[in-house]
Amino acid sequence: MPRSTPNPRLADVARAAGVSLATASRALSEPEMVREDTRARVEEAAAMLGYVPHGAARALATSRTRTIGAVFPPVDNPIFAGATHALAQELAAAGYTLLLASYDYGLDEELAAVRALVGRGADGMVLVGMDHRPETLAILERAGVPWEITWSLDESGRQHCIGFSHRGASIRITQHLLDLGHREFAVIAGDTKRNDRARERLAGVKDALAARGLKLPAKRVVEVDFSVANGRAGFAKLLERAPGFTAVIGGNDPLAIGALFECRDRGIEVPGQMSVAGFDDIELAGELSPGLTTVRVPSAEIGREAGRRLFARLAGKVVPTIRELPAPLIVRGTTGPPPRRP
Amino acid sequence: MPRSTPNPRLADVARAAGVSLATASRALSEPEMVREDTRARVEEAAAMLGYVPHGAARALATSRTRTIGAVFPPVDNPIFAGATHALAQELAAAGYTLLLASYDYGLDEELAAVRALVGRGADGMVLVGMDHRPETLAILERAGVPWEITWSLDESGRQHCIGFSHRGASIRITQHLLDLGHREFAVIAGDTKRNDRARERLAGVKDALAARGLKLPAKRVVEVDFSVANGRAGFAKLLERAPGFTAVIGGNDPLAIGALFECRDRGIEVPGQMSVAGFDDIELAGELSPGLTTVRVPSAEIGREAGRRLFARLAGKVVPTIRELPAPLIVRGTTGPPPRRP
DNA sequence: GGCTGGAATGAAAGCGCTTGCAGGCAGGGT
DNA sequence: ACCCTGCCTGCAAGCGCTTTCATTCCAGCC
Repeated sequence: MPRSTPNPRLADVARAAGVSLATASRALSEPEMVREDTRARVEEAAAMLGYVPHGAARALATSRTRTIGAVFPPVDNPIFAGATHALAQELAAAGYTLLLASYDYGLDEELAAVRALVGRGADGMVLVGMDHRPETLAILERAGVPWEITWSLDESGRQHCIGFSHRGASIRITQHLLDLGHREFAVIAGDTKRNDRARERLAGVKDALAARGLKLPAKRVVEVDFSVANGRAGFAKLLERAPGFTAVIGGNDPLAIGALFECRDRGIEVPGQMSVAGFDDIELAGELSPGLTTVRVPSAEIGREAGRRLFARLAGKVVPTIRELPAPLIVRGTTGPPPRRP
Repeated sequence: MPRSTPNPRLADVARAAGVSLATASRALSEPEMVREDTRARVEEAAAMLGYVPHGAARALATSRTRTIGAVFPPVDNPIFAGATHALAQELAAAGYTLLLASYDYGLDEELAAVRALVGRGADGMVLVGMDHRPETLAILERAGVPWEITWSLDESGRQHCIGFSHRGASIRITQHLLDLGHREFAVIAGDTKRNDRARERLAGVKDALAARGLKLPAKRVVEVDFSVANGRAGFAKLLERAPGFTAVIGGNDPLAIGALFECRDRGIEVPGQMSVAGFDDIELAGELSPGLTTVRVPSAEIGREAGRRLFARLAGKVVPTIRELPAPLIVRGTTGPPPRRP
């Protein structure tokens, strides 16, 4: 259908208020440059006509879109939903809008998404993790778009990032199990090829064990995509392939919960016969009984803070390159001392 | 830092290819209008220079942004993550981008988000549910932006929508419990004031009971925000306020799972003493043992289909106003016949 | 009352792209 | 050979806004 009234343009507002285009523009975008009464007249006219500024025109004139792009992997899903939401809220509060893209199948898809978002004029960009095509970063660099790495930390200090040390958190959780007396470990890891967080988490376990002179045999590690079902299957496979471990660490909470369920179904007592730990602290972790020992990941804060840092940088402020957030170990009931005789 | 090379513009590409601006434009956007060899030359030049079209300029000239807006409530979160992802993927495949906003505190926030997205030039809009400020729809109408209602169905047939009948699904689940022999029901509902899906789900239970001449006493209904913790608390409250029911229906899966956990902690056997049913079929529902009886909500398909319908309408095609998707009852182990003597 | 200077306003030039229109050129019919 | 028909290509006019620069206005002062 043809619109009865085409959307009013700034020129219409100016005419209605009896001022020039330039004045109307200033009245709306730089109020302090305009005399009080004319500003009021313009605002009134705008309200009356239901004027909505034309974003593309403004973007063309200012080369700013007031838009931030974000490219998320969906794989380890629920935890990203919170970050996305927090980011969107933070942006909205500052008059910005979120351009969101997500990728399923790896870094080329991410590259394409970044290209599209830069083309759409994103003023800043939020990426997840440290694994990216060099070209992806080159595009951002060239376009002069500041970006923030989230979740992971760039230890080299070259890129702006906000997150926490996955390796460090993983070491803490392993330490906790070592302190309880465990010596035989197994890990249900995420996809370490496509996911640096999963990689670092696994590495953290190995590091902590190595520090006590212990090793994690390859047989005691399975690598699967994040899901409860895969947690179950992974645990079953470990049990079959290399039984005798007394503690299993999941690459994230759904995997750990899968392992937990598998224990329950097989009559393996937790934590009496088997300790189980996760990573992320999703809501469910605290509601199980016994509750799942895990690491609390500050996902909402990562989203919020990524937005704030980007704003600050766009405003020309200098922010510390690395922002590390706490990721505390949450000890609950699924971890305890190993059984006397395994 | 000053960019060493400013981003190339179409004029640079044209010059490099030895053609006019107009031809370069057509070579990239309407290949069939241009001779094969010139097109090749232009493409080569574009690739060489790393040309990225300037979205705002294009949008200004065409009054199309190739962007779709979506405004989601985060409340019942995990289920929306899937839909968002599917929508983003669908859009990306068609060269579109997702402008995402989410709201926490009700419809005025949604209105502001829609205003912002329309200002950013969204070509189409995805909304959730039937509850909106009249002004929200008026803005879309006026701007000529087609929108799709998702999750709910507009029975009046006035608005384009894709989803399923929450009431119908809720009736089926109640029916199933009635058929098993249950007569005393309780419901842990979502927030019916701010959420038409929660409202319809509750209404469905009442309808199904009424059809058999049964009533759902007010004491047997608690209303809470969606979460596992609230499921636990809600169930505890029901037990205290009006015990004697043999089946409890959760407004969504997390609520039902909360009830389930509470049963387990209190030593109430499921389904021996208490049947529990949910709504959504999140991954966990199928991994519990016994598995949770629930309704499978096609959330990814809703996201995908919303995108497709919008594309079709933008291309001038006519699509059926209402698209209803199946939401099958998934019977698992948490529902069974009521105990002989409650 | 004329002058000065700062504040408020207006005129107009873009921002980078698309697209209607007109011109150029090759090939076919006569 | 000449004209006409189509197909490609180029010119130039916007799309709706911001922003520089020039102009006008007004208050205050000598």
